[in-house]
Amino acid sequence: MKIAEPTIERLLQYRTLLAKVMEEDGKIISSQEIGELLGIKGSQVRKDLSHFGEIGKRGVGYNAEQLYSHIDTLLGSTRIWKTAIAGVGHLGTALIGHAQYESRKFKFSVEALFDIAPDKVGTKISGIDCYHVDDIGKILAEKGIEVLVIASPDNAAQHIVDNAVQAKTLKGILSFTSATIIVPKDILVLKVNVFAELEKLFFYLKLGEEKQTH
Amino acid sequence: MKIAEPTIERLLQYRTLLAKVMEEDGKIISSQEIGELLGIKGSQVRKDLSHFGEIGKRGVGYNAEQLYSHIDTLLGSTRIWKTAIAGVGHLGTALIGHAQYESRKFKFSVEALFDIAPDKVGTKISGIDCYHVDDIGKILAEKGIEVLVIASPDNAAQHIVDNAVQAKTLKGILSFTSATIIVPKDILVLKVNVFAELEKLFFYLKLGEEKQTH
DNA sequence: TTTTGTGAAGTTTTTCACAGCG
DNA sequence: CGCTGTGAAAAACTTCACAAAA
Repeated sequence: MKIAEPTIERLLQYRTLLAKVMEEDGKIISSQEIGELLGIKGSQVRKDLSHFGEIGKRGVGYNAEQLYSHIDTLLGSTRIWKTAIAGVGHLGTALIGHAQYESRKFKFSVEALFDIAPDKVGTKISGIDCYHVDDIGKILAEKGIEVLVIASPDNAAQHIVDNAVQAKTLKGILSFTSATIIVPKDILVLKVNVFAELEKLFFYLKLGEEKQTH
Repeated sequence: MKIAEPTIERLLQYRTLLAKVMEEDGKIISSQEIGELLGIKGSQVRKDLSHFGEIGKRGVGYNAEQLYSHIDTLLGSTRIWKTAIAGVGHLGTALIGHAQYESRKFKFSVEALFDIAPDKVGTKISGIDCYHVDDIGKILAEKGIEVLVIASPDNAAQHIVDNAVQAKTLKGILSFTSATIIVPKDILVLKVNVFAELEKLFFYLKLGEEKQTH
């Protein structure tokens, strides 16, 4: 079953929403309601969910728990992914905190931290060992870590990556830097650029203002 | 001039890339090179840039500075956007730090912080006044703040928003929570869900593994 | 010769609209 | 009657391929 990328993105949104719906509200939800809460058309929601077969009840809607579990079976990890975080500044620390909270639900573990600050290297932070960035290739390999989250300054990113890819266990990178990083082509890289989102918001606000003045 | 959303997204990437190219490398760059560095086809890059008219030199490429300035004129803010951050945990603090660094380049200022912790409310953090979340409507209005960044726990998000929208100055929200927030329809909301990106990475890695075993 | 700029073709994604089921 | 599931139509987006400029 081949599922388009925009659909994947929305399924992740549906799952997050359903987790809340299950706690707070009833058991049944319609495509229309899901759509309204997320700013998506009902028809789009139904098309996305049609991948799971005839899972809704006509005239009624979808059973939230059943729907959640279908999405989770498709998207969810079947095993624990071992991850590491490079860069233990505020962002890195925020990630550790969230990760420890979220990791029960979503299956991943933070196995190692990396930094260059002497007061961090060699200590445990939130119970996780912090190593020097220069040892990243060795440690990732030793621990069999497959995913690296980069929360370092931009100008350190390529250096970190070059060392990290020495570990043949590494398969994916999530980067919070705005650096363009170069990796062997068998490694998957996703980027989150916080300030690009803020810029996008400003741009759309500006557009909106210009429209109003005409 | 109407520009499609995927194009906007890529233009932001080009701008980030060009800022680096201008520092480090030469003055001239081709659509092919831009594409390779960002994982985009050259023809796509050229189509995106064609919005600016005939700005490149055939047989040569684009002048990096000129190109940067064209993109920045289109996307960049024409004035300083006043912003506030709700939630001064690690994530909020990371944002303040970046914001103070980035705000010189991109035109915005952080005018106020909001939290509920007694040891934060009433103090200055990195030189910015921190107020109680319950006063957010009043303070945003007083200071004429137009953009709110939410870095609070999920379950506080709707409460914050409900108060914040009392300020008629508020135009846009950037949320780092995974909460589905409900706002008046004249307020623009963008969301960044860090863990959704991580999940997406895991999903694609899983897909890749399944493909290999067949 | 190299690389742009761009119509036209191709592909992907969204929306429509309605039959069909509970 | 209300809401799903889904082909078919429409819209949006990307890629091709090549003439034209430097």
